Amino acid sequence: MKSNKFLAIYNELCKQIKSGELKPHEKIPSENVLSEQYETSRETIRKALNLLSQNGFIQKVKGKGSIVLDVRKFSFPVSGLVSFKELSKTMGQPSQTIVHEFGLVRPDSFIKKQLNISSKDEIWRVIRARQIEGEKIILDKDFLLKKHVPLLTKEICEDSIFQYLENDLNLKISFAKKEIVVENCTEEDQQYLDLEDFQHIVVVKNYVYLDDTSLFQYTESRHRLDKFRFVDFARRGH
Amino acid sequence: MKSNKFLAIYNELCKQIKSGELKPHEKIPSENVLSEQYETSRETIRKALNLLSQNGFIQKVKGKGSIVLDVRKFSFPVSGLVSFKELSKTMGQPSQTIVHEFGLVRPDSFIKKQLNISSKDEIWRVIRARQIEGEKIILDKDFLLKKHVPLLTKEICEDSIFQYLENDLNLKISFAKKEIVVENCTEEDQQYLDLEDFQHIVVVKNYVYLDDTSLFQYTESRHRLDKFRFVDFARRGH
DNA sequence: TAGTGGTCTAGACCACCGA
DNA sequence: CGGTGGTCTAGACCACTAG
Repeated sequence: MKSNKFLAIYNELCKQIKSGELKPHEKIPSENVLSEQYETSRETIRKALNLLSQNGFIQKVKGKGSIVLDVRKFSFPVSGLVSFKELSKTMGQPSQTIVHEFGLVRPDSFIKKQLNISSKDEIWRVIRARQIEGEKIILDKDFLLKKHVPLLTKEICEDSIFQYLENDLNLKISFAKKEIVVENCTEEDQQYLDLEDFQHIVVVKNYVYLDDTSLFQYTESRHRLDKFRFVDFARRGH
Repeated sequence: MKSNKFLAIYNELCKQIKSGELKPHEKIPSENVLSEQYETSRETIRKALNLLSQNGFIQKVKGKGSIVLDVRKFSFPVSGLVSFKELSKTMGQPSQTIVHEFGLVRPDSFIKKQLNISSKDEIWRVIRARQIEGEKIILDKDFLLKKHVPLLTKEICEDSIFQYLENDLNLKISFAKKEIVVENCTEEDQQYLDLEDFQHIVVVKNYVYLDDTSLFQYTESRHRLDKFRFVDFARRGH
């Protein structure tokens, strides 16, 4: 781990809020007090508090102080970048992944357009069904550029592609564009999912970028209508 | 407007990126150069650049510099807090608002739960259909606490409640929790919208908070399946 | 008026990158 | 090696809120 002072302070305050040591609607100590407590400058404290504010833990009010928000109301932060494995872990539900298709292929015209590549590039194509509480309700279709991911195995796909990329390949994922739309079910959806009578499906399209700003992965996460939920915490103004 | 130096710099760079003066994949001047150009300190420049980074305009790379991202790929930022009027303006599509129900009521049990209030509080209840290119595809149901909004008129609802709150009442909206789910269509949906044969509807639930952290508005925005689209730009790590 | 958070400064040291 | 962005400091002034 790095030794970021402001991150350490953020984590400590974060923990205190989650544990209830700092209660909702109460004020946290002022920036001046905190800078003495932590023996650091005020700007460093402010960095930590701004992080807390961005992530919905506190609300800063000019002239008054910083108030703790009711985190329970904002729980389940599906917003941002999270992998299915991280998600199912925090939700505490038993889940299972079934790899249906896996291989190295040439891109078809659709993928060429999505990833903005030529026919010469090879890509990993993975199709997985996600089962939660006995029902197959999510179909994940991943397309990764071989250029950035030389090796991929079925075993990795059964665990977490995401963890493999970050931990083993040490690829730094920096940002993603996410798009949510509703589409008609395909035969593929019907084949791999427990769709009941639903005729539509919620599709989350993810365009994932690396640290050097290169687009390297396109993912479609297809959710059964009744099981889909997306939560976002948004701040107004800056 | 206020005279925030870092905001002014942010806006100027933002404009240069949007206009193409600073092109995608090119580097912007270094922080040291910019601090000389703008005759300011480096920390102030960094504030501006961090804002650009958060909003998806640039990517900062340690040891190298800041690279301009392809903004066109991330256009249409429905993410965050935007009103229908702001949205239709940026999309450049002709739109129309029809106020179906409007009045001051006592909260039913559902709204009491959503807004976390008692039976004594009065609320404004507004139901509006949004028509785009001749089709009624969005049903907005707004519930506002009278405690914070003493007066509301049908005319305001036909224009923009949001603008009225911010500009005239000078209420400061600071953050919101947004939740997206899919529900079965109600009779109300069928009555007020051009639903065709869709049996489900995308519901965006908004819990809106003021500067002093008080919850004062609950909004349901019900979108016809085929017309719904949500785009998000997410960064990983901090 | 005293205390709060918001902004800004000038300088410092570090890790990282490229030549 | 020099240049880059990342972090941290100690101090300053401001606008706002409260008593």
